[in-house]
Amino acid sequence: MPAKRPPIPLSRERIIDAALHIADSQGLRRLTMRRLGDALQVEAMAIYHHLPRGKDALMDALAEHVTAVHVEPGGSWQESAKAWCRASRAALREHPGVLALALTKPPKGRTAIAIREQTDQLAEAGLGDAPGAVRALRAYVFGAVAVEVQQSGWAEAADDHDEPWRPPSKGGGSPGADADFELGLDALLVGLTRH
Amino acid sequence: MPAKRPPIPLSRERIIDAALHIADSQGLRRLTMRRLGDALQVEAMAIYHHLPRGKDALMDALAEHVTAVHVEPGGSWQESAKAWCRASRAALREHPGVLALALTKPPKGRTAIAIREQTDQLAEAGLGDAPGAVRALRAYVFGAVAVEVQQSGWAEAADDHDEPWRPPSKGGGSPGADADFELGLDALLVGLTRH
DNA sequence: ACCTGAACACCGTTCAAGT
DNA sequence: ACCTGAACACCGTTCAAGT
Repeated sequence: MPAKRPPIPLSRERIIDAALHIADSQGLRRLTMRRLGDALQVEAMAIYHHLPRGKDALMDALAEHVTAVHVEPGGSWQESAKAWCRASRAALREHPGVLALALTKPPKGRTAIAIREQTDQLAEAGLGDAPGAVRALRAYVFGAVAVEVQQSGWAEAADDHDEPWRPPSKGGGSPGADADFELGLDALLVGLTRH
Repeated sequence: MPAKRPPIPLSRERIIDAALHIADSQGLRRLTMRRLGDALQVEAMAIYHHLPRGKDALMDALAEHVTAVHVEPGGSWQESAKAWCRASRAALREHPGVLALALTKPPKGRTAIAIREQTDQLAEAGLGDAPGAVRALRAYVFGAVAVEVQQSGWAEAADDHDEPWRPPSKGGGSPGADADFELGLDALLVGLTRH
């Protein structure tokens, strides 16, 4: 008698992790309640007990997971902005499968909180139009990651459901893309300085 | 005997137009082969005759429609770049329902051609790293439109399938967003000038 | 409280058949 | 050549039922 039914109990966190894995390796279109159930060794219907709004709630949770980013407060507003942008880029790049959701769903829940928090940090560090700056920073990160992921060939790799997709480089950034990102970020911060 | 069966024959163009209308007014998730057939007064299966690869081909075509952008050559590279960015932004904003596809699908077909064409225009106008510049311009437009559409509340409006969503302003731009876009674009062009 | 099984309405796609 | 009808495998979600 080696195996009882659920070796570990289902939880919202385990569901989201499994969903991220499916979305990243096979694409959003193949993320299915039934497939997700299989991955969790559970019938699909069990998921509804932990995510009452079903697939919509799952999509919201996935977007939130890559989009609710926090950094330690302190330092100049430039340092705070840079840290937040780098962390946001890393979170988005880590899960290309849900990038479409992250760029498209309006901020809610923990994401909206994180945005307000970052806005407050920049304002307290002395920046004038903090809400406008955060919009500009989010736009910069979104655009940069979108073209990076397009260029990485993730979409094609996820379609051939052969071996799973590997990110372009180990530490989490091809050196050219990293340099471009930092250069553009510096330029953007200069632009924000003179309103 | 007022009505014969297909008042006008089906065509790839009519299919794509109807699909854009559904995606923009009800969201991508409700764009269905059967619903698309209904909108075209045709059985869903008739669509496969014009789009042999089915729904995948339809998605590719929708992304291409908002993403294959051309502008007249001529003028300085700054003028060419600005015109291309403005036209790209307008095309993306016009169809928020397929923005997720546009930001996420790697460029193919007419989109890839348009990108090469714009790269050549910038190079011929004397810009040094034209491919890098086009990447930066595409990233800028993608990010700007993503936050604009998020802010516009399109996603929520498309979910309540009540009255269809209306773009924020008539001419195609809320004045604040237009000004922000132009400001950021100017700053980016300055950044591209000094490599 | 947590999970299952059966059921329902809907989906993409195929294929043979109609015109 | 262009469209339909029936069929198949799959999907999201509900609900009563099990434990």
